[in-house]
Amino acid sequence: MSSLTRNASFEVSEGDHQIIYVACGVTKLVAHMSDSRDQVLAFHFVGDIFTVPAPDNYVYSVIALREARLVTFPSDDYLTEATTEPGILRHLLDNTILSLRRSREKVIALGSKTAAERLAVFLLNMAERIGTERDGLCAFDLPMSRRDISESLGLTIETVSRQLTKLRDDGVIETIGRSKVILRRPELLRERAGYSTRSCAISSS
Amino acid sequence: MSSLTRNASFEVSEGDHQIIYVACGVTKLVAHMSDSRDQVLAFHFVGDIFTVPAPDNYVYSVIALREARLVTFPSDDYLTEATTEPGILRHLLDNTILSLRRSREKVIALGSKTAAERLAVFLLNMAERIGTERDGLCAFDLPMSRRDISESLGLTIETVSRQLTKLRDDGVIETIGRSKVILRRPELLRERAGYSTRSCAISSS
DNA sequence: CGCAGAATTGAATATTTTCAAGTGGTGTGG
DNA sequence: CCACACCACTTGAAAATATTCAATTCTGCG
Repeated sequence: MSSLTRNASFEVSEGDHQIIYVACGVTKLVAHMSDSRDQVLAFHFVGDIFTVPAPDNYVYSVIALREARLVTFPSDDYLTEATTEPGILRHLLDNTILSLRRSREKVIALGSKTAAERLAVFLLNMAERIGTERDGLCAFDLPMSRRDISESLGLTIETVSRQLTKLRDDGVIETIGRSKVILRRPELLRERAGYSTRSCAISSS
Repeated sequence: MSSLTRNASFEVSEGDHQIIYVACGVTKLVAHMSDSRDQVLAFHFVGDIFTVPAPDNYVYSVIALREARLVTFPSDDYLTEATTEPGILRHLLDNTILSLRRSREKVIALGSKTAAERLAVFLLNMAERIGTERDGLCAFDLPMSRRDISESLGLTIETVSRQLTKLRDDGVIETIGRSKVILRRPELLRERAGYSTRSCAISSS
């Protein structure tokens, strides 16, 4: 169990990949290419379980967006032990499949969506993960900066800012201060997300 | 066990995601957004095991690039049974973690690399997966079309073509016909891939 | 209240896409 | 075995989207 203050990073040393459980807080998983070239692979919230790769062609780190508490296991040790515990193994597999599905959705977004579509997808994902009802509308506090968002979406902070401005001007979202977001017209957001037309998505939750 | 002729697709019906084993051939895993907007999520070769998501915001399908034989399991059925077999579960977990690592590398490429860097990464990956030695150099036959490559890298076929031409003109690669590639200067390719400078990559294989 | 960093806005630039035309490989039929 | 035709690929020029650079405004915090 390790504690991370805001912006503190947990760098994965050489050797094996790690399994992380977010006991408290919000984190980003970052791949480091060079100074000033980082890619955010995922944001993680309380209760999330995920794996951090061992260094390969990139260096990975987990960075706290606010105060966070993490439980970390060196993966191999853990797995060897868990092999005798099918329940734990199964749980880990389910979480890995979830991470994979999210990673693939990110590939789709970064590979074939415009800036506007990426922002729409991002906001819908955040709504799903940390949104709460407020006057019959979905609202949330973005725990990450514009830079984090841009590094997650493969855009610049300027482009992110311009797209948010556009969404606000079009009455799709409302923003309060730097981080509060209210989805005024979620159906428009969904239209702008560029999802498959023959989609079978189940909204709800 | 199902057989797929070239370009035949295995569409995942509603319900649960599938586990696929490639017994023979080469396939691409495609996310379908709309007519003429597809994203290739991964290429799979003989012996690969991977999961195909159930339809969500997109429709997924497995398409054979040449004659292929696949073994498919509806995931839930299989997992319920496998829960009593830690070895199988562990094997599946390892494969899913591998898929996740590759998917994340793709996110890095699509999120923060130029067209030139993406092509370099792509060629290095192909070399690693299907490359064979030939006169002391690494060579391989690309089993996919330029369109497949472009849809995998989030570029247009024209950009892919131009980048390959540039690599050829610069003496980094040699091409024979439409599909044969020889890596003349793999070290240059690695430089152009934009990997982390403090990389700990182990080449070999 | 004022400051410092974050975010926004604007204009110029760059990379990639789009559209259009041309070339060449591969496979077929004579 | 060669000629031909089709389709994949290549190449070029114009257009679009996003980036870069620069200046300004906002916001949260001391």
